[in-house]
Amino acid sequence: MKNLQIHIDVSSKTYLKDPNASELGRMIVSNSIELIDELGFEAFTFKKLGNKIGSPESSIYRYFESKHMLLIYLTYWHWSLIEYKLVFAITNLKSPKEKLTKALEVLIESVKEDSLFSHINEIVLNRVIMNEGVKTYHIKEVDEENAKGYFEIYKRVVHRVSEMVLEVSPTFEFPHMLISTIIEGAMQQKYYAEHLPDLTDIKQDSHDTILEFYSQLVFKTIK
Amino acid sequence: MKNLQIHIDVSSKTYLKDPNASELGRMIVSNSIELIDELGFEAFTFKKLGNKIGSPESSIYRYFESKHMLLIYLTYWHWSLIEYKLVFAITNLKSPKEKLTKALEVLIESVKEDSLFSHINEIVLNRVIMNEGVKTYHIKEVDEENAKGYFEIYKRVVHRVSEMVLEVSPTFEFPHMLISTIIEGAMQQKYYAEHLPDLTDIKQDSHDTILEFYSQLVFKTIK
DNA sequence: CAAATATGATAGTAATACTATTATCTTTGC
DNA sequence: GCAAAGATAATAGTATTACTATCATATTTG
Repeated sequence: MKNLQIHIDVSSKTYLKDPNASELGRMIVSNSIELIDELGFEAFTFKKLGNKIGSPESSIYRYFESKHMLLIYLTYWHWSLIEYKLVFAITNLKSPKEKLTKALEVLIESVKEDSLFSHINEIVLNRVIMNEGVKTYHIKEVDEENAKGYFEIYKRVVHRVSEMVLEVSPTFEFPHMLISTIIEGAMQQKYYAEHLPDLTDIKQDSHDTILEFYSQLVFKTIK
Repeated sequence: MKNLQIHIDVSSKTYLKDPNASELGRMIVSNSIELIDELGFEAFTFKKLGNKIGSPESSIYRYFESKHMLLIYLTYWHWSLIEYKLVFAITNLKSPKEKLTKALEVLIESVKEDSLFSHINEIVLNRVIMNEGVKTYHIKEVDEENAKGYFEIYKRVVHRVSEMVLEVSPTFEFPHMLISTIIEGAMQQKYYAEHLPDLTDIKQDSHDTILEFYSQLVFKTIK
């Protein structure tokens, strides 16, 4: 998947002006990922981002309505990439079990190298989503934002993999519940492994354990 | 469990002055739950809480260092109650399977009535923890706050139920991972059922489905 | 009843999350 | 090649937030 010039599509509802269409826009996005990673989302401000890239905060506001919408944009980008990887990973596979196994790998395995087809550092973005992702929807305005379609891509990813579950086990009643549980669960366990190790059973930062655990969990549950 | 005068213990590290020891303190706590529920944690401020209870914000700051610490206090209280219910629910049960089944009920079932042994509305608090709970630890300062012991009670709950898993299945390798997955998973699914139904398979707000799903998941996984 | 403690009333501050205005700089369309 | 359009920079301003500080007045307690 190296150096492919594919395009990661983000809904235009998430931005005021397409940040992918200008140098400044791309600087805003790539530097925001680094800065959120460095400071955490709460301490991250457009002013600090402006300083980092040498532009006034008012310029950033022309691209994104708020730092919350920037996070929505980043999350959208992330899941859009995951969807792409998902489709890529299962092409030519026939066996439903094999497909699901591959899909779980894409969902759960940590990003270890950058695909290099954009200005976005996928490894850092991955960490940002793991740390801050829940803040996109744990807000008072969820329902309105959901209605605006901000979470469509995430739903689509969950739905896609749920379909694979049904291919393996057509009578299984709760595929969406299972898949959303393991996606969030896997991210959470990675976070716990780093910060709250008592809540997990992972020695070191062996993320392979997480994949193994959730793969077994899925296949045992749908049997 | 009605009208028992049990005491829910919250670590004194979470507050500056024990809010349970004065009328004002109890007003701060009970009204904060209502106000966070009403406004969401981001829009909730000590100033607004002060207005609600007719006290200046400076008085509230004498009890809690910040609104973040207040949320830590509330979370601590919540898990402290869960731990109590857990112990209560399994006393006199002999069969490990029965114990685990009961424990899962306590962890997953929604609070439908108040135990009435405090000024705290458990139903509303439950909703607040479901909506805002992740914000206690999804912060840049997790490691320091963890070192200070703010999350001890949650870890203890996870550990307790993990022990029950091991009683049923002594060779199971990942009890903590499994239990923390299902605790957070269950809360998340309730949230999804209300706000992002495409991510779940629950018709209406049948929370029984969630209990059933996770109970099956646990027993199938540890077999 | 004095001393200690808790609360109220009020003021102040740096930072946040924006909005607004005007000037300059860069494209592009003809 | 140049004017018009559009993007960016520079700067200022605002309400709110998340506190801290001070002092007066209650209330409790030893």
